[in-house]
This record gives sequence, structure tokens and C-alpha cells, in this order.
Amino acid sequence: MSNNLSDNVCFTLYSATNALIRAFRPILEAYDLTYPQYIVMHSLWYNNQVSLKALSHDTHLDSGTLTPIVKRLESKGLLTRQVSNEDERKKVISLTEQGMQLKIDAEELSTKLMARSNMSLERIELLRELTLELHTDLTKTDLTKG
Amino acid sequence: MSNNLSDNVCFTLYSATNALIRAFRPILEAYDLTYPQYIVMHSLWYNNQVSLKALSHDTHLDSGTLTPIVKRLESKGLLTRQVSNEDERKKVISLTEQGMQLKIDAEELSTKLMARSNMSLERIELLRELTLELHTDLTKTDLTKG
DNA sequence: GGAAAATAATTTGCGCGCAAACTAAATTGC
DNA sequence: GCAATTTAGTTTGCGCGCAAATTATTTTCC
Repeated sequence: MSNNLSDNVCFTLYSATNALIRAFRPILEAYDLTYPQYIVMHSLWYNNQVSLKALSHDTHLDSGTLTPIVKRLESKGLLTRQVSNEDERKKVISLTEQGMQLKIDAEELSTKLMARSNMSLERIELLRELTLELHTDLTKTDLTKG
Repeated sequence: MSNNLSDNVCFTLYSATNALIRAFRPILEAYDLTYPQYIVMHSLWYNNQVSLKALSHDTHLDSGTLTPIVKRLESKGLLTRQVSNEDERKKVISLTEQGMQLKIDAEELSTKLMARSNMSLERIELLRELTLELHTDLTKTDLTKG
């Protein structure tokens, strides 16, 4: 019988994520990026010239969320969006030279942020495994039915 | 050297939280609550008649976020907001009868949701401890200076 | 080959999450 | 005792996050 919000994993997960994004914000501000924008850039650094659908799969962000993010990155000159030749419904998202250059500076940013926390590498890795497991679990199983 | 988003704990934490809130949404919809609204109600069920400041401390949500949430809960008839007698800057937030009755139904909702996942209770508890640790860590230390 | 169904991306609407600016009341310090 | 500072809460502006509706293209299948 929990009587404290911190006794509940949903709340601690939620609070920790908010705190992490908040801590990340001033660091990313130097690169004129938000965290979701950083996720998209990071994905493209390793998987360039993909459709929005593919980007959605990689980033775990839905298309309605991605469209405006990608448009903002386009207006910053970090990527381009071109209609695909094979399938005119699709858009090919490609990094610009500027977008690729950002990689050198910003690539390891989130790793560096976590490294500055007081948590041990072992516990950070454990946290990574558990959150990965939870995400896989939640997206596989439809918990609303049952 | 990570080349995959899932290798990074920031990303897995972020994705898992989004997935969790998403899974929670249809369940909470039956109570006409969003997850942040549920957090506020949960807090009040154990700590009623508090100022917005105190509620902000308990829920880890900032005042600019809380004001509109609390107003929505007020318009749903779940709580009231009255100017404090001792200090007219403060507002006393109090559950209505309806707000208190919701507790019986909705109290253990997030625990039940997690219990339906495929994760073991041990790993869920471990995740709770790690996210609590990270949150404490991030709010204590200003990682932007360093 | 053409209607029906599926797919890709965009748009709309709403509720956060939070920094920054603002208002109003209480406290401090001379 | 009153001006300066601090504190409590609200408002504004912006970027998500996502469900649902919409548009446009492609695929299916008869």
C-alpha cells in the first residue's frame, strides 16, 4: 500500500526523465537543439537519407510529432526533405553538410552528461537495460486489454 | 562509442517514459484524468489542503505547469482553490468530496498497470530505485556547471 | 483497369513542461 | 515605518507527444 508518490515506479520514472531533459536543455542550447531534435539528428548521423516512417521507427516518435521537428531542423539548415522518386508519398530526409558537421561536436553529449552524474557506470548501464526492457515490454503488449 | 540510440540511457529512459504514459492514457481516460492530473490527485489523497508551492514540491512539477493542471481539476469539481487567510499570496488547494471518492477507484492504478507488464517485481523495484536515485542526483547537482 | 483498401505524411486540437516575465502580497533592513 | 527585496502564484510563448482527421499516393484484388 503506497502512500507516497516516490513509492511508485511510474512517478519516479516520469520525474527522472523530466529532470534529465531539464539538465540537458542548457547544454543543448549551445547547439540550438532541443532534446527531441537531438534524437532526430543522432538517428540521422548513423542512418542518413531515410523516410519519415523509418525515422519514426528509429526514434520511437510518432509521425505527427516528427513532422514539425523535422521541419524545424530543415529551417535551421541541418537537413533537407525531398519527395522520393520511387514513391511520391515518401519524403527522403537527408543531412546537409552543416547537419553532418554537428556530429563531431554533439555526438557524445548525452553520454558526457550522464558521466557527470554521481551514479556509477554499472548503475547507469543497469538503468539503460531496465528502461529498454520496459519500453520493449510496453510496445509489444497492449496492456489496456487484459 | 555508441552508434545506436538504444545504447544511450537518456534515449531509453525517454522512450520508456513516453511508452508508459501512452499505455496509461486509455486507463486514466475512464477517470477523465491525464497522467499529470493523476499525479496531483494522488499527492492530494495523502496530503490534502496544501499550497501550490507545497504541491509543486511533492509532485516535482513547477508552478507554471501546476497552475493550469490544478485549474482543470477545479473545473472538473475534484478540488477547490481558496486564498489563504494567514498569507494572501498563498492558495489552499483542497479536495472536494468527489475528489476524495476518486481515491477508492483510482488509487492503485499505476501499480496495477506495471503489474500487468512482463517485468518481474524485482526488476520493477530496481527500476524504481535507480530512477529515484537519478532524479535526486540531477536535482542536487547542477550538471550544467562542471 | 478501376474501385476499394492500405500506406505516408501532414494538420488539428489539446495538455503538458518549463523558462521568463509579470502581479501582488509579505518580509527584510535600515 | 517605509523602500527594497523576497516569495507565491499566474501568464505568456514555444516545443513537444499524440490521437484523430485529412490529403495524396500506391497497392490490392476482382
